[in-house]
Amino acid sequence: MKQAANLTKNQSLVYSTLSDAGGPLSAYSILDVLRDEGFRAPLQVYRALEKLQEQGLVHRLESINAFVACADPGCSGHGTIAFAICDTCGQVDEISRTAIEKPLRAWTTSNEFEAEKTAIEIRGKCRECKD
Amino acid sequence: MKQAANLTKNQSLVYSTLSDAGGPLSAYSILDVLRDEGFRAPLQVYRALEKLQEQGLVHRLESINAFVACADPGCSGHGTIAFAICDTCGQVDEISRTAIEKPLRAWTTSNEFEAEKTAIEIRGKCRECKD
DNA sequence: CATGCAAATGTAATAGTATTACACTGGATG
DNA sequence: CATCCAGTGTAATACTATTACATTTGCATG
Ligand SMILES: [Zn+2]
Ligand SMILES: [Zn+2]
Ligand SMILES: [Zn+2]
Ligand SMILES: [Zn+2]
Repeated sequence: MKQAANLTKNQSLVYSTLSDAGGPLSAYSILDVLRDEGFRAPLQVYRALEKLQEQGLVHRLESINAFVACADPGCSGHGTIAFAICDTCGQVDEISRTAIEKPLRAWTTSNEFEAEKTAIEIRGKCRECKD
Repeated sequence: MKQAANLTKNQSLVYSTLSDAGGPLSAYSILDVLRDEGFRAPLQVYRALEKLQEQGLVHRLESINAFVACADPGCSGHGTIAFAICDTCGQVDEISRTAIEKPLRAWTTSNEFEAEKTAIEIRGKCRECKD
């Protein structure tokens, strides 16, 4: 669990929930977990998630509408991140390789595209779940 | 517009709508366009989209919950596809480069991950819209 | 032609995800 | 104190997708 300093109460609660889960959760799943702590509305979760994403503590998995705590202590350092998502057990691996970013940047550069956010998500079955 | 043979009535209507749009549309936008043609329920759109995706005529853009007609006549040939999506004007470019797929396959191979579907989506501003 | 099956369709209801709008709090700053 | 600003609480609404069930269509087969 990365440095969770400078987080507000709600942000801490959401981040802890995601860290403890050890895998991706939907915003509404987080809400359900935090009802005991006084959460009542989805917006409380979405607002916290937004800040956590800005700080690189949490990533959004676009293809499954879920959020996951960053697994990499130095994540804010690396640029483009890829995720391997197991559709069977839900486990997520964070892949950080320069080799992935390079060909994409080659394209954006030569096409003068100003990239702001890149999502790379591999869906399938992990080693445990295939067979 | 690729060979649209073997398509049922609804599939043809959805595919034509996407092709004519020249850019991504949400399922409900497609539904609105096709109400005149007799469409009444979202499921009619989703069912057609599913078949069109299977045939490689249409791609789903995960990060914006939208669908786009394939721009590449030989798309079924290429494997992993990347998309550059302009958040300002909505234009989508389909990027097909072996160099992108290679490092990802290197990871999946060495981690024994059985990839089924990969989404690569670059969000930002296109040449026209930046500045 | 008649029968039977599989794919496609029509429709309603529901589930799941995300945002807008407005009111309020508390602390920092001058 | 007056002001500002980030964060919060709450309700209502909008947007996206699926489940369930009834019906129709196209086509292969006897
Ligand atoms: Zn990370
Ligand atoms: Zn698994
Ligand atoms: Zn394509
Ligand atoms: Zn643009």
